[in-house]
Amino acid sequence: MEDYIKLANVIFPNITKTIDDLEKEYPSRNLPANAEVTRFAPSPTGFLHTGSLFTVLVAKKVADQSKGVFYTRLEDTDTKREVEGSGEELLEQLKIFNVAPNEGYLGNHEEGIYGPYKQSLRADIYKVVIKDLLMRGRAYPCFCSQDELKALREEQEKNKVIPGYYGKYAKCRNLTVDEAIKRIENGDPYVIRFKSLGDHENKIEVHDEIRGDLSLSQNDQDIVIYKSDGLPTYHFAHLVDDHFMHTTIVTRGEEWLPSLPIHLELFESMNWKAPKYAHLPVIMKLDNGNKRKLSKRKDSEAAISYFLEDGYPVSAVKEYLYTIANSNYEEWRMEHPDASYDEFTFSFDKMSLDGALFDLEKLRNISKELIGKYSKDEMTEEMKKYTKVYDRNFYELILKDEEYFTKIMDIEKDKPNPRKDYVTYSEVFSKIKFMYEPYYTELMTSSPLPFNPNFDKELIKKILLEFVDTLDLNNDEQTWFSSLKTLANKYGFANNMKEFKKNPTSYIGQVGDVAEMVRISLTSSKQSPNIYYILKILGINEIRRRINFAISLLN
RNA sequence: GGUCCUUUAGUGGAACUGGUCAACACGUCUCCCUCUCAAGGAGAAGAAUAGGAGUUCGAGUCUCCUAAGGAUCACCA
Repeated sequence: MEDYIKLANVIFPNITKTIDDLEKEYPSRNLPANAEVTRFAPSPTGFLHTGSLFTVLVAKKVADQSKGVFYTRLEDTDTKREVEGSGEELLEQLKIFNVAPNEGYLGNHEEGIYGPYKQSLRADIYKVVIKDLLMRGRAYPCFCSQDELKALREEQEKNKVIPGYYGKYAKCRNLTVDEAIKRIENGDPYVIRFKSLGDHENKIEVHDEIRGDLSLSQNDQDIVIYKSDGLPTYHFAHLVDDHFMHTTIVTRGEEWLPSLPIHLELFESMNWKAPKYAHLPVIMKLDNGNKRKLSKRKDSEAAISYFLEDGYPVSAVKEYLYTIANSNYEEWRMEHPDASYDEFTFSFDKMSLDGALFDLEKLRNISKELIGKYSKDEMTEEMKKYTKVYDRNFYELILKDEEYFTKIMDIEKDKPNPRKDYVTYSEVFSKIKFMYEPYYTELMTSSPLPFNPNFDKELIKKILLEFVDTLDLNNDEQTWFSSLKTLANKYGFANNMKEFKKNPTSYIGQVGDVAEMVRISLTSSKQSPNIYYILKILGINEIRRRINFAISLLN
């Protein structure tokens, strides 16, 4: 016992604080009885992953609905993989999704009394705990080199025993304190390992909030808790941080499930109460018929920024993620079409255990519905926000005449079944650019106009001219359309498709054919929103100009 | 390879503590509406609940075996 203390003092001579001091420094949170404390603990190694946003949504929801706390902590202990500035970016994106916490690491500053919330700044706290472990003989320095460990692993694999640093393979575990001190004083590099008391043969019963009761093997690995760079490993940081920050539920990806026994033993060794755990299913993707984890490298949709760039509304992405988080969410949404997600009650047992495939079609559907619901003014605002960042040309175009743009967005909005034309903001421009110059001219001239070849060019010209001459924009839609029918009739077209089909020989076509001529002249395409509204927005002068232009192209 | 997790139509998934034709949503297809498209309306197809055995009057639901998919086995998180 004396010896362990001696060793601890050799390793951490300057650490004088005790566990008790820390407990006083980070007292229990003053929260209602059932309040849950959750957290998001990303490492600054890149952009916000779609799967991460998923866990954030869940963690925040659980905290909010229990009137608890949701905070962020930056896990920047892997200095090698750290990407400059990505911590700030991560928080920026949380803000965009409106799920930024009010405690913890917030990018450019931090908030809260349980900090620091950046692990690299917590080195001394970890050392206090390690020193305590050291003094009780539950941790020890290990001088094995990477090469030695590699050799050990190969040996174990060859002999078909469980690989790792444990039991009789844990060489440095049996080093005497004097030997260890001698090597440290000699300047030999070392790490500190946890001394496990577990036995792989023993099973432990654990509870997961999502998966229920599980039977796992006890940990027997002497894992590294303190790296040679002076920073803790994930496992150890998890123990210390989630204890002193008083996390009540750890929400993390299911890839952590296998290391749960390690964490449980760690908590036990400190005689601390372990938090509850919820291991979330991972979002998958179908690749050549095989399911696999959404990968940062291969899948553009793994980065949440992809959806932002493509112009999916933030709430559509959240809505979709909630749909896969809780199976009853969609049902709830149908019953409460206008409610905020805050009113939905999330529960872990409504969560699927299997990793959901990312279903872009479903997202597109949700997005289309959502965009369809926006009013014309909301739509203009959203489009300004989007194009400002992702499509400057279009942004300028909108700003030039906002009223004009809003009118375009308003087409058939007030009808019983409003148009649902747009899935993403990014496709708006390509669908309406015919309303703008120079795009109109470009569209009209870049490829042959799709006029129906069954009709004589001269006939088309004549009809178009008469169409402009007789056009009265003051008419309502009904009247306007009847006059189009009158015009069509005059040139031998049927009033509608039914009539035409009944007597195909008595007509040369039907009113739709005439409408098509007008549509192509005004938009260059056979498909567009309701012509009546386009006419109203363009105004008589522009209509005349376009019709004449189309006629000139017919020669 | 060891360990653990998972497995219901193309996709997401419902089915409470075993009990009528295995919901619903997206997607697909057909028809209707309609000046085109989008939307909307009506309908259809699509699953012997991974396979097998067992328990039971009765199993997607309980038990066992097999298979497949996934995760994990670092001084990375």
